[in-house]
Amino acid sequence: MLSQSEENYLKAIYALNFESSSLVATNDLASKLNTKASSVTDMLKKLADKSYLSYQKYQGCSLTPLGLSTAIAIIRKHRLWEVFLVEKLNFGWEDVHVIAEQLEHIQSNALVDKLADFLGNPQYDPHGDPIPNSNGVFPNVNEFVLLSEAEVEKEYQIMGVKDGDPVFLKYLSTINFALGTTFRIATIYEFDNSIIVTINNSQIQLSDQVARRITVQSVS
Amino acid sequence: MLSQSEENYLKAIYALNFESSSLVATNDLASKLNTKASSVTDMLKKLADKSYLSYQKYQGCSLTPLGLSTAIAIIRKHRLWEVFLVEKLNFGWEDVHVIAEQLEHIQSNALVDKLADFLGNPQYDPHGDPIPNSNGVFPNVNEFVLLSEAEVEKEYQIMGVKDGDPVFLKYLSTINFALGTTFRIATIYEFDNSIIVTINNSQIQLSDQVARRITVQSVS
DNA sequence: AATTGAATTTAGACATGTCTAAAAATATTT
DNA sequence: AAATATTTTTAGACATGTCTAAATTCAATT
Repeated sequence: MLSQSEENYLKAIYALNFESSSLVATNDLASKLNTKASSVTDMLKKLADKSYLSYQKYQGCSLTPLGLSTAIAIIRKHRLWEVFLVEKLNFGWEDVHVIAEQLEHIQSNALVDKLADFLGNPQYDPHGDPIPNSNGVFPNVNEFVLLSEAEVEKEYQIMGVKDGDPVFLKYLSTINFALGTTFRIATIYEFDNSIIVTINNSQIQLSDQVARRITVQSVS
Repeated sequence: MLSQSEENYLKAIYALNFESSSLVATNDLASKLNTKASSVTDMLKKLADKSYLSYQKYQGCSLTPLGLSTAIAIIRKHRLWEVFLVEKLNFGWEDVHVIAEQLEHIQSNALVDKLADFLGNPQYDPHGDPIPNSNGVFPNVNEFVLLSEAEVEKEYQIMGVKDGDPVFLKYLSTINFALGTTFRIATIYEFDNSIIVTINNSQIQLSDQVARRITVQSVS
């Protein structure tokens, strides 16, 4: 079982890795945790010994699968308690973080699961952050939307198609529509919902029937 | 602010004092807390320094008013969380103690008060133990009852009289009826509700008019 | 009242998690 | 590429809360 301090390190490493998605630096951890670099070094050694993270001297650290799932479990607890505090106890959303920082260290799997059920298994906390399920899977935060629902003058990226009809896929490739392609919606014709998109300065017209079969994601 | 360990000591001292209502012995604390007597001595010194208890070497300890109110606040939290776990999360009452032992150390006055409101300010926890209010006052568990309502063959203790008429009080003292006196109800005559009580092997007969003016408490 | 026995305290040690100050490794600049 | 600056680690210290073993005090018994 991990101490509160160890759990806080895992959480901080997760958060920093989420931001930069590279190895987490000792100094960054120290400032995040309001502690000193030497303390961080000590703890990294210990957590590496316990297989929660991989750590190379002077190079930084990253979570192992064990460390990752542990960190996610803590985040799940934190966010569920925040929902409880706001929705059931009528706390203001700005007051709950400090209390949830304590509650997230309570050890009981049964408690977390029953709390989630009691709250109706919410997918987001009061700050809008996603709540992973008991298997550590986050809800899909990607705002995938049908191209037919997209808004004019915004940029989108192609994320998928609704079916695998070869004729349809062939058509898409002839107009240079591939997974990951980004484009801009230039015009939407109200009368038949056909749209004109701009890809690399060339314009392509798409019928509503085509647009309904393509999922895209807003690129901000 | 107290550590979890310090809080556990205060709670244990409160519980042991509740049982024996004399000074709490070092060894008793050690076995209650599953620790060693020497550890207890160290902690008692520290808590005495912080004014949570009075402690005389070799004599044992007792809570100061500060220590008492702190202990009661912890008990309040523990019992409120037990209510929450059983009534809201559907835990079995036998599973909640271990979890409540952790939750009782969460620091936030607002949390306790809002939790109590959310639960409808319950007066008893799932084990039937009384829950003190936010001022540390326990609900009245004393089952005070009029002597005229008492049951035959049970033991009672005298807790008060309903009025202060000197003639009546004089009468009570002549029959050795004083505050705190314990006795047994030997007989109840149905026809006029007069009763016969046994005090130290002597029998006394009391009219219903007398019995209606005396409050007693069942002694188990 | 002296001796035995139990309870309690002291002394010294250890693990955890932190710190400061100095040393070592890595990055950056010229 | 050498010098400087930054980051990171090591070494040694400290506070907390615990322990064992020895010493002390209190209680009980003869």
